[in-house]
Amino acid sequence: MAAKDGARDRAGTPRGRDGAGTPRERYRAQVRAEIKERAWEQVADAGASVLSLNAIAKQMGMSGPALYRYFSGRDDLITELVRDAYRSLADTVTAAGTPGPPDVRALAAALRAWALADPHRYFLVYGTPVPGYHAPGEITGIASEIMTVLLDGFTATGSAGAAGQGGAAGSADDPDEPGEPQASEAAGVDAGVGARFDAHLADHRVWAAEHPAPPAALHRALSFWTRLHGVLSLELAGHFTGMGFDPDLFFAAEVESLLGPS
Amino acid sequence: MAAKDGARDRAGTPRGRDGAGTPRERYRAQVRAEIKERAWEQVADAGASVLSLNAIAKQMGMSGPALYRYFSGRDDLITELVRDAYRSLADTVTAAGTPGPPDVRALAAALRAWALADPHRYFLVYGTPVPGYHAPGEITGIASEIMTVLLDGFTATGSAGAAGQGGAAGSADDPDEPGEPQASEAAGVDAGVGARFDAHLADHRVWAAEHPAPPAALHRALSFWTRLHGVLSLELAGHFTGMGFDPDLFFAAEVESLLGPS
DNA sequence: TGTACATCAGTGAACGCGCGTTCACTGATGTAC
DNA sequence: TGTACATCAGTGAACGCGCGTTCACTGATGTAC
Repeated sequence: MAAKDGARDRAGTPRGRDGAGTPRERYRAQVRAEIKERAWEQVADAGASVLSLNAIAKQMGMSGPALYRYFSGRDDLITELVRDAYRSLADTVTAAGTPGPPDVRALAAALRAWALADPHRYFLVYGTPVPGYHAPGEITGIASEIMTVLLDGFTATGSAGAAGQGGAAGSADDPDEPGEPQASEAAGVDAGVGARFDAHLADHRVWAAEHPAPPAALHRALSFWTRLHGVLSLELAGHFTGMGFDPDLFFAAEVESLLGPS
Repeated sequence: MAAKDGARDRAGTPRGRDGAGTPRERYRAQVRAEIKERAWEQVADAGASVLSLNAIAKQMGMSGPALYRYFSGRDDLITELVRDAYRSLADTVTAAGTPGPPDVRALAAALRAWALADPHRYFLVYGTPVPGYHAPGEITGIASEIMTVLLDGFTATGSAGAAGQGGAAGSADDPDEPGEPQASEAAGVDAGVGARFDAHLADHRVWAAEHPAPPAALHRALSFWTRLHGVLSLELAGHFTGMGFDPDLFFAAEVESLLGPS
């Protein structure tokens, strides 16, 4: 009966009588951490789609099956990595926005630094979904945590976060649109269609339903997210190579596009 | 000597005495096309990273090695798919902008339709790079073809393409930024940093060096590309699910953000 | 302090699978005279 | 029109590899008395 190796079903969280600080517990945590470290190395090399348990084990000088003491399988490990990546991004963004109110420029800079630090980690979060893998619902919570910080940033002082503190963003004359009729458009997201989208957001507020941000701030936060992701993902995927411009400056320009005509 | 099967080295383009229209040639082209069709089905299912030659062969009722008569290997097939995807996008965008001058809204709509028609095809072009695969230089040419159409769109009438034809995009009052100082910012891409980026583009014009577009138009085309990619890639990857808003409307709002305060 | 027992990390063999790719070969199709 | 030959599509066996995962087991570590 007991010969059936009762410990088999115990990957991940231990439930034995090992407390939090026993040597075994500490050892377990240590090995688990090293597995994840090696996994991150693989992800950094080629992305999560080619992650291999056996390769990790070999790298650690262990046999493949040993990993099943720590993770119940490949999907479990990937889930952990995805969760950690989200967590890391949420923490980074939160730290950049603390103490509040968050400065939108600082949030953007933090996001970019986080993305450049490990492109494949960024793609693990925002890239092409890993084939055959589906993230559990828990991730959603962390994702909305991130959006909340952005929302705070755009709700803070007026709608442009710490606009004006960066200074010198204003220019009285627009060299690109000399003959265009003047209109008090802000940040380019609230023309006719923009205003319609604001109204739409107000009507369909299932997202950030409890947040005090006005619809226009939701709109701006969304644009922040998608515009910066647009620049970052194309840059990290190498689509700017050979074009000769400085991605950092372009990124900064896109950030500025979100700050209203301060 | 001739027993060494001299046809072995002949995958892809035939160089024998088969002309363009011989039955064998037609048959070859037909099988090649079917292989690619099955390949596209696999890509549509799970992306290019799990593309399998053997699976394609089995699906066609052939043995695996038979495919080597048509493609020299897996990479060769993927290269073909990537090239075709670029070609298809370039054609789609070109068609949407013809006869010129291209309407930016039409270009955007065409891009979105193309992306939604086959999300994995879109990711094959603009998504996370396939691990271990590197695109040949030929692709670059098609990519710049696409950018040229965008540039034409933003160079045409003023800088906003067929702005005004969509009508009713203007609103004299901005409901979101009531207390903001009025400034003649255009499209949110040419504040202080924006103007600096324009100057930077003028200085480092290795990209589109021969195109008559002014730097501001280059800037707008770049923003068009990255902003729309930002929305599309996040939408297609499922990051909008649960947020409750209409991606199409948001997309339209982002498009409008590029059209200047018309 | 010592002994009996339970727990648990890790091993090695094995299963079944699928992959890309090579090779020598068969049989059908086309070509030359 | 018929015969000899070349071309070429496709097969089946095989190579070598790596994968995730299971299973029964060993040996060390910790716990209870």
